[in-house]
Amino acid sequence: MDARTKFYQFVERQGLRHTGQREKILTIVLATEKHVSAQELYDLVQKKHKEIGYATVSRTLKLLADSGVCRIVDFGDGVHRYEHQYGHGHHDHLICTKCGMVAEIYSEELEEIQSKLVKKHGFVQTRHKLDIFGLCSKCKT
Amino acid sequence: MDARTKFYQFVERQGLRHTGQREKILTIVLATEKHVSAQELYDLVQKKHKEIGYATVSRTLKLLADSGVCRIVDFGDGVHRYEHQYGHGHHDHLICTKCGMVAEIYSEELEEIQSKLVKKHGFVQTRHKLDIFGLCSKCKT
DNA sequence: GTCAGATTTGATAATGGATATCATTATCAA
DNA sequence: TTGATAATGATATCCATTATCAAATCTGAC
Repeated sequence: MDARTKFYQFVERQGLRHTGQREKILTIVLATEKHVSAQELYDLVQKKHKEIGYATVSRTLKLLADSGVCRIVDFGDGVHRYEHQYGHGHHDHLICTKCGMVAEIYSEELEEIQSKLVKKHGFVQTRHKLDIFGLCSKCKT
Repeated sequence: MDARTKFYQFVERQGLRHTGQREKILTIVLATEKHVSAQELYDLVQKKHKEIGYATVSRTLKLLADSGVCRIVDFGDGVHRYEHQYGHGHHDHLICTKCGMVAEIYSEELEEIQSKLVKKHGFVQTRHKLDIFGLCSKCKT
């Protein structure tokens, strides 16, 4: 299912409404191939749609996360970042603590081991988040 | 090396000072076998030492994290939690999103795969953080 | 032990991101 | 078209963390 469909199905199921702002924000989110904070997204939105306020951007991001179109990325610096899940599936992050570069990583093996661990503890997994911090190849010397 | 030694070696190396407040806070942190926020720790400290202020607790936690005695646990709810690393080594977290229960998990296999992934990307790893969210055995029904 | 200089402390203010408020506007089923 | 209700945008509020600064404390030198 494509992102737009998924979002509006969610919106409808919740008894919410289809609005111009949500449409415009969703379009920009889907066109952005990196994680953005509410402030960063607001700046992007402002370039095209001066009339859309910060609160709406922030609320829409939350809605996108709730609908599963975006997921929240949190590197522990007090800022929530969001990234959409289309064109690239689940992945974890490798973050350079010097230059801030972020690489996406994925390993089937890793996912499997995690699943096993979770089952062993009697949990039902809904989501997980692995962030590895270090120095990238450029910064490590 | 024990936690106290590690902390004071760090403090000394940084040209900082050994103070009564740091000593008292460190003692309480080491006696607490779970992760605490600055506020929670402040409450604990207040029970024994009414004269120690919030700012000092907060600053000392940061120092403990910098020294490697504690590590920061951040579940993305905007609160920094800290846990000391003594008596139990590195571990990840399994968090129940319903009741808030937190289980510590560890897998050698998982750690190894992570190391391999990091190397493949040319990174040098300093730390990592894996949080798995889901429902615990009591809440999943 | 005392002193000088530097750090730490504690109370509180400032900061900053997220969320709440509320009057106005927009949506949508009937 | 309309009435009920959700959404918006500007701004206020919240809350954890961090900064500020005068007073207290620590530490090495004498």
